Amino acid sequence: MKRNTWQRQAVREALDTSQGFVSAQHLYAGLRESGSPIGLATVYRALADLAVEGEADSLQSTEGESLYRACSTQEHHHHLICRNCGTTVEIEADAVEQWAASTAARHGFTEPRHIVDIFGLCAACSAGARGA
Amino acid sequence: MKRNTWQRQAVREALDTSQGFVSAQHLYAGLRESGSPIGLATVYRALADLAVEGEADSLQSTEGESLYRACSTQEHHHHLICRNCGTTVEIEADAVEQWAASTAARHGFTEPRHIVDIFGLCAACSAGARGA
DNA sequence: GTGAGTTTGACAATCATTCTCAGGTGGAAT
DNA sequence: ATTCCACCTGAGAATGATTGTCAAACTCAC
Repeated sequence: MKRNTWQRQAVREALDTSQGFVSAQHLYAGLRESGSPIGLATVYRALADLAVEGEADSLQSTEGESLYRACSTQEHHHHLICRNCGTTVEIEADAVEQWAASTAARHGFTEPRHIVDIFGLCAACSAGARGA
Repeated sequence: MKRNTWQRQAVREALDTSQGFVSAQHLYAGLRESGSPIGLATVYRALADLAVEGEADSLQSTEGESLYRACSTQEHHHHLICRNCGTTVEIEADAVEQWAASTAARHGFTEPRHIVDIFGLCAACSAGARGA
């Protein structure tokens, strides 16, 4: 059975506390800074578990890191991510779901899954970029 | 200026010859097998160049590898990929482009870019899976 | 409280990718 | 055709994220 350790709790809370997607390394660094003696391997394991259980979403950064995020809903959804500050908005996209399903079917593909994410500059960062 | 070496040509041809997305490692292995003395670092450099110049598309596999593919069009498009055999179909998605742009705008995001790919089982692999 | 099985953590191992740098080479000028 | 040199290549080292190992610590059911 799955045990409930303070390490897992710590990872869960750290994820909840961060506003956008974070890397395992970053999360680990943050936990260590706040005094936790948690191990790196444990953070990786906890994140992988959370992702499997549906408590966290994950995506691949362009630099080859895996990024994680605690999402408010476990339902299928997508993300709108600020590539400057990391702020993330959860978005629904029924239209896209249907488009994906029908496109796959039209080409004879079955069991379609899809990756759909939008990266941009959030309102605040857009303003900042204009000023800077 | 950009030089025209046989190594670059070899990478380009290897890319053209493969039907789906391939990893740099896989491409390198194939080239070596066919007798080419090309170096690994060179393959990485060539692929990175091709991607920048728009001659190749790239995406991140879930295992943290970068995958590359020579596409028939340099226009913006997306992919429908068989997760069993790697066969890839290029697809257009004006509807999705517009959805992405308007969704980003609605949340105050600017300069939207997006990642949209569909993974499934192609007709052949679907049939195979049923049989197996 | 006890025992059995899970989880943890320090560190080694792995894997893709990038860096380094000495030697090779394309191609413009001659 | 020859020369020249900035760019390219290749072998191996270096990097950085992630995973594996295994003994010790811990959780939970009883």
